[in-house]
Order: sequence, then C-alpha cells, then structure tokens
Amino acid sequence: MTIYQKKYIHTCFIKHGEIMEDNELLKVRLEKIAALKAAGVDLYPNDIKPDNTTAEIFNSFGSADGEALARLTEKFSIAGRLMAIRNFGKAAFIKLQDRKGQIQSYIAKDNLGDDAYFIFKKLDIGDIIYISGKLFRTKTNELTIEADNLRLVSKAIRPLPEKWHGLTDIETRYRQRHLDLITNPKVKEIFYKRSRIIQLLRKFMDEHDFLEVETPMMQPRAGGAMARPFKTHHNALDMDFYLRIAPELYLKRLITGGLERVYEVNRNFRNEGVSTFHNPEFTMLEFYWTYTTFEDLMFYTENLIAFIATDIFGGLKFNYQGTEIDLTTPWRRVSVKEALVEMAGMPPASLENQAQALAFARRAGCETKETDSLGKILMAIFDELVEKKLIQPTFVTHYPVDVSPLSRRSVTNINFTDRFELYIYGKEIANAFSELNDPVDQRGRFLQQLSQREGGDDEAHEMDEDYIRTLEYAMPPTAGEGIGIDRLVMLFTDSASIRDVILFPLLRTRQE
RNA sequence: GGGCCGUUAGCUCAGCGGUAGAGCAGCGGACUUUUAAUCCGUUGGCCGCGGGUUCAAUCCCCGCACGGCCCA
Repeated sequence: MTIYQKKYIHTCFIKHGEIMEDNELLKVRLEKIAALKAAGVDLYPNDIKPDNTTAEIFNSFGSADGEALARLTEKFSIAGRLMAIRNFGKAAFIKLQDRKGQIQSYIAKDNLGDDAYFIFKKLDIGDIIYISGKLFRTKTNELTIEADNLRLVSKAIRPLPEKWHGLTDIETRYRQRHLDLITNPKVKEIFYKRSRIIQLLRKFMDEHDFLEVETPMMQPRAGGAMARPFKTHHNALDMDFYLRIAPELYLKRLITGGLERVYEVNRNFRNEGVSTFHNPEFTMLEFYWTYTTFEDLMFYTENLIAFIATDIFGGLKFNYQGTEIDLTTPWRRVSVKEALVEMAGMPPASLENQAQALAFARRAGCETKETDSLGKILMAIFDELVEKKLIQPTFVTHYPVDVSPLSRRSVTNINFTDRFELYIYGKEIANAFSELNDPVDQRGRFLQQLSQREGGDDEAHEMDEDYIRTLEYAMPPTAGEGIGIDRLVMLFTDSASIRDVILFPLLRTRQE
C-alpha cells in the first residue's frame, strides 16, 4: 500500500441503500446530509444564479463608508465556497470565496428566518452556498453582506485542509490541484497570470499579422528537435505514432504552402527526466516568419518579451528568486565560441580542434565520447560551464552545424549556423534560427544525423524524406523560433519549479 | 540513473527504544459585529509498506513505494 492509497483510502460506499463510512469526519457530514434531506433540502440544486462576484462588490463599494452603504437599497447575491465560520450564539460571520476572491457575510437567525438558519447550522467549511442581502460595514469596518437569504448550492462530504497553514504538502498540491486552488490564493494568481501571458503572446503575434494554426501532435516520425519521443499506437490503422517533440517541420510545410507567417501555441512531449525545469509535456510558442533572419528575430524577441513584462510588471525589471532581472533592451549578444573563451576559459585554438576540445571537456568533467563531433563537444562544455552564468537576458548565437540540423549555415563560417538561443537566469528560454531551405543540404544534414544515430545517439534527428520533398518545392527564406512558455511563466511569476506553473504536472501514479 | 532529505490524526507539525502529542478542523456547551474570534469540555492514529535486530520498534538496521532538493 502506498502513501497515495493510504491518504485517500477513505471512501463512502452504499450498503443496503444506506451510506456507510469508516472515517469519522465524513460520517458526521453524512449525518448532516441525512438531516438536510429529511427536511426536504435539495443538496445539489441547479437553479442558482448569483447576480454578483466578490470582485464586483469590492470594485464598486470597496471604499464606500457605512453611511453610504446604509442609503443603498440594492441587494447583492453571490455564490461561493464557505471558507470560514465564526459563530456567535444565534449569529455568525462567514467567509465566502468565489473565483475572484473572498467576502464576509453576517448571518443572524433573526435576519434569515428559521428554515434558512436550520440549513446554515448544518453547513460545513467547504460547502458551496448562495447568499443574498444588503451591504454594510461592521464595527471593524469590514465590507459585509447581511444575509437575508441563504441556500445550499453543493454539499461537501470531505473536509478542506486547515485554514491557517493551508495545504502545503507538495505532492497533495499537485495530485489534488483543486484543493491547492481552493486553499492557496497565490496558486490561482499564478494561473491567471499564465493565461494573461498567453493572451499577450497571441495578441502580439496577431498584431504582426501571424496566422495561428494547429499541426499534428501525433506524428509518424518525431522530428524538429533533438529528443526522444513517446510512442503510441493507432488501432484502426494498425500504425505506430509518436507524440510530437516539436511542431517545426509541419509549420515549415505551411510556410512552403505560402502562409508566410504562422504560429502555434501548443504542447510538445519529450521522453526525458523530470526536474524543476523540465516537464515531459510542455507548452511552446513556435512561429515562422518569411523574409526575416535570426537577427530580425532577436529584435522581435526583445520586443515580444518586453511587451509582456511591461503588461505584467509595468516595467522591464523584475525579481526572480532573489535576483533582479533587467529586460532593458538591447540584450547582450555573444557567439557560442566567444562565450566558451570568455566564460569557460577555453583557448581559442581548441575551438577548432576536436582532440583539444575533447581534452578540455574531459578536464571540465563533461561526459563526452571519443567519437563525438567537435560541435557536440563544444556544446557539452557550454552546458557545463557557460549556461549557468547567463543570468541577465543573453542571446547566444552561431551554434555548430552538427547540433543544428535544421538551421541555415552562416555565410562567414559554414561549420556554424545562423541560430540563437535566449538565456535568462541560466535557462534556455527560446531557440531560433534562419531556416535551412536548401533541400540538398538538408538531406546531407539528415544523413549526418543518421550516422550519429547509428553511433548510439538516440536523440539525433531522423531522416524525413517527406519533409525534404517539401523543401524541393522551394521554401522561401524564413526564420523561426520556439519560446518555452512554461519557463517564461516561471520567470514572470517568480516560481522556482516548472510544476508550479503547470496545473497538472506529470507524476507517477501507482496504486498497488 | 546517483546522492541527500521527507512520509506520524482530515490539515499543519512535535516526539524518537518502554505500545503516541499539540494547534487547527470536527463534535457538545456558552456567546447576535467577529477577523486564525474567545472560553469550557471532547472524539479521532495499521506513526507510508515489507522484513530484520531487541524482552520491547513510530524511533535502530535493510529493502520497497511515493514525493522533494541537488547532481548526471
């Protein structure tokens, strides 16, 4: 029996038409339900229409004083979850929570009448109720609804976590996100902000005349990135499919088709480990823009992220995990090679020499194979020694060609590509490049990847003849970019773990 | 995959060889303007699971499960 089972093992079951329960807290609630039913109270009515939200009331009357409220004849009604009860004999103060916040209500037997008061006395924290009444201010000046009506909206059988500390057990927070959302207001804020960020992304893309599209998440070949895919099976076709690791190759088919500016906000799936910065399914904004280059996209990226930051923070500086991040443009640009010399201390000569680079990598403690290509070794050193130093926003440019099978070669050095990655707080936020549109070169790149794959690299890109055929119809010069939404949201919500910005992060489920 | 840490009442946590404690929630009582309301009383535990050591294990040892952090 696992902890997961143990914690949630209490279930009510029906025996001989009677609800049975072994947990006392649940038993007590079931007894209240029986009493309510006996009194003819509908436990789960479907005709509740609250006129207001807590936010509306606070927006309109948050600053109104008691005298102004007393002159109001208007009544207000809200529905929400009962979060606190403070009893005083035949009266009580309660806290109600709806999607926007909480408001207090004053319950008095004299105002409610016997029937509604009977229902009130059978309520538990966690129940959803409806109240209506006039607004007033208490002695301590809190805006409060004086309830003249109360209805049960939906009865809770299970108790909520404790009111003061809330729910802090991380595992339960992720597994039972509903409890997390009910109990921890900051969690709700994060997901409102996440939604806002995605809205802003779409707005920015739409304003630049991009078309939002949707491409397959089930693909016969998993291309467009270097990663291991998840495999699945279609029964009727009796065919294996992969969950996509990137939408890239499909979006470029659309570019070839003449759409010229396309973007997609959607999920990618990579069969890799889980960490505070990796969830196997994650959300990307990926876009392709004809007649631009990776350099144009650096400016565009600065503007896009600054646009979001300005909306969220009202400025370009913000705090992430105790570090001030300054998004003031222009952001630093440094090539991979420059970064390796400056931040990893590599001698410039070893940048061009596989054996020297390998020796340096070994000394730095990087895991590398004798057969690894120079580019792969350079990136291993980069990941080990440079990445973590890129705290302020930095575009790292010109990646080696052998780790960039879909990128256009640089005119000045054909062993490197017109590509950049954006780093903030030591983490990759975006990856972009001028797209390779030469089908002959593309075939050669795939062949090179294939030989790496045969050498045991199961993250090397697969051969994709169908994609090459697409390029053979001529794809216009285009630059494309992927931006990791989850990581962006982490930065903008000061979240330490990617699981805090994904509603249902991947967790192991095992019950027996 | 490796290292470290955690798992005790519905929730938040103490305890640590002598068969379990607090606060909140719950239940009973007092209280018709409280703010974690207060006061009195009280119920509630396969101490994650399985082995071992011991007269005796929540506690020590081993394994497993799940989770967290760090590393790869």
